[in-house]
Amino acid sequence: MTTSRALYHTIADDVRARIESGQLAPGARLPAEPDLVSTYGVSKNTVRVALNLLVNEGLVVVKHGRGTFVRERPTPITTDWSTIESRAAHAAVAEAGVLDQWATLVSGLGRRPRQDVKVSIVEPPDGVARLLQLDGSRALAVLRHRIRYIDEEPYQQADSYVPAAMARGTVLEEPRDISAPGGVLASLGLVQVEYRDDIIARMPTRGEIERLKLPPATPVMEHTRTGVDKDGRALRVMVTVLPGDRHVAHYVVPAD
Amino acid sequence: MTTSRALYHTIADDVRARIESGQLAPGARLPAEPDLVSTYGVSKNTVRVALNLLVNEGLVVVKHGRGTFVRERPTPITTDWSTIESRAAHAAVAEAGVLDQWATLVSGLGRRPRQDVKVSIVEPPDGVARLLQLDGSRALAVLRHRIRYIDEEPYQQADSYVPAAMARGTVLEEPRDISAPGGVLASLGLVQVEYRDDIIARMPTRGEIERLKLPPATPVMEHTRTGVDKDGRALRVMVTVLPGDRHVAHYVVPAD
DNA sequence: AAGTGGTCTAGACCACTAA
DNA sequence: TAGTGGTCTAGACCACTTT
Repeated sequence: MTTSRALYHTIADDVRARIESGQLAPGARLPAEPDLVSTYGVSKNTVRVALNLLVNEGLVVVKHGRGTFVRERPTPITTDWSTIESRAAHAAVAEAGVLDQWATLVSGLGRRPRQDVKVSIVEPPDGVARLLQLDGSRALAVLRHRIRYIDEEPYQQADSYVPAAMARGTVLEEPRDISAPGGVLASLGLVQVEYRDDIIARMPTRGEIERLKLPPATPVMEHTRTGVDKDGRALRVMVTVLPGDRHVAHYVVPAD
Repeated sequence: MTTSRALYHTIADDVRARIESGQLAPGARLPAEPDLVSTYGVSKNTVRVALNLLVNEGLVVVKHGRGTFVRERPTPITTDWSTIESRAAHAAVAEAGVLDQWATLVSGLGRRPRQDVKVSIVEPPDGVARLLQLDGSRALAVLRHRIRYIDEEPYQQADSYVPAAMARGTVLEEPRDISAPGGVLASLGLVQVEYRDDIIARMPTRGEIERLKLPPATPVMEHTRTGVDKDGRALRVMVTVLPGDRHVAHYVVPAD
């Protein structure tokens, strides 16, 4: 049917068209609510419902007391997951005598890295326990929870889990920046020969929205990397939560 | 501060807690709007604002005339992108004399695959043109646009682009199900030796919401695979849009 | 102080679904 | 028909930002 749609749909369509055509460029301020009220001859609530639609499509952001703006897209950063934790990369980092592969990478780009690290012993969530092949429902893991910042802007959250039995008495239990756990594990004779990565897209939890300062309608990529040894035993699981508007996950795959 | 938050936040928090605790299980119906109005002693609008929050967090879905329900999560399907288009897989498909790798895979799971294919000659979008190294702003590509269904439910959208010059006069220009373009290209002496994959998470466009029948607050993974030959020349780009609630992208990566 | 968005009400009327 | 959600109004008052 071409019966006229709801008023707020009409308004939203109208504004959306102006955004997509570029007439309202990223960063531009939309007409104020009272303006929209008078241009469309509707009540304030109706205008707000329309704007709410656009907010939840990720097209605009509202700033209390300042106005409603066309959302700006940050330049995303690409991570090559097929080489980022290669032995070559580990070796290079070790040789440079630095502490963390990620921090080194970011510094190299002329940006300022920082990470908050919290270490705890936990019962891992179901999915992680399954990947670590921890059967006992009470089997424990060392969780290294990190929030990473670039130029003081929250950038990603990375949680690495290592079975408690493996980590006992190592630097993995210390709450400070360390080289990738893979390197530490290797020094214990636990060598990862393969990574198994799972990637999903989902809406963030409320905690993630807060910790990563996510704008509304920003989905996240959840990247789960399981490192296994030559016998297929899982040594470690790393769950990285990447804000969708700032990240590209890259893989190079041989075609045969 | 513990200053009391907005009423609708209180209501949303309350209902959210009941969902996360499992007291309201997936599929369960929430109290009707008039019920919430009386339990919380607020106006209908306020209740609706609260529910709207939960809808946009992806926690509940509203069905007009029927009620508001805790959202159910479909069992996701895992795709191993590090082997799905291997030469071995291509060979197996060719030997079986079937038409499409994806359809074969799905049939093997006892599900019913279907795909709508539309072929056209287009100026590829900027990102794709860049990946295909098509400098001329008017360089054309053959676009094979497919919507794939499993058991008649929309499942993913896959757009493959091949430079028009390469596809001229081949089955790639025909609007029907064919073996993966890689196989066809190979028969022309264009051999992909490497895939370069980029993955992002984003909110769907309105077209995608419609074509893939996406529930509100469902993000998508956009998976872009570029196939290159031994000289690093891009032969083909495939952009797959995967609803976030139904897909897991999987990669196996050697650790050295 | 002026301008912007945020919260809330009370009520009217419409549209869809199920019994 | 009864019950559910959907759209819309007119107006009050609050909170944040800028000048």
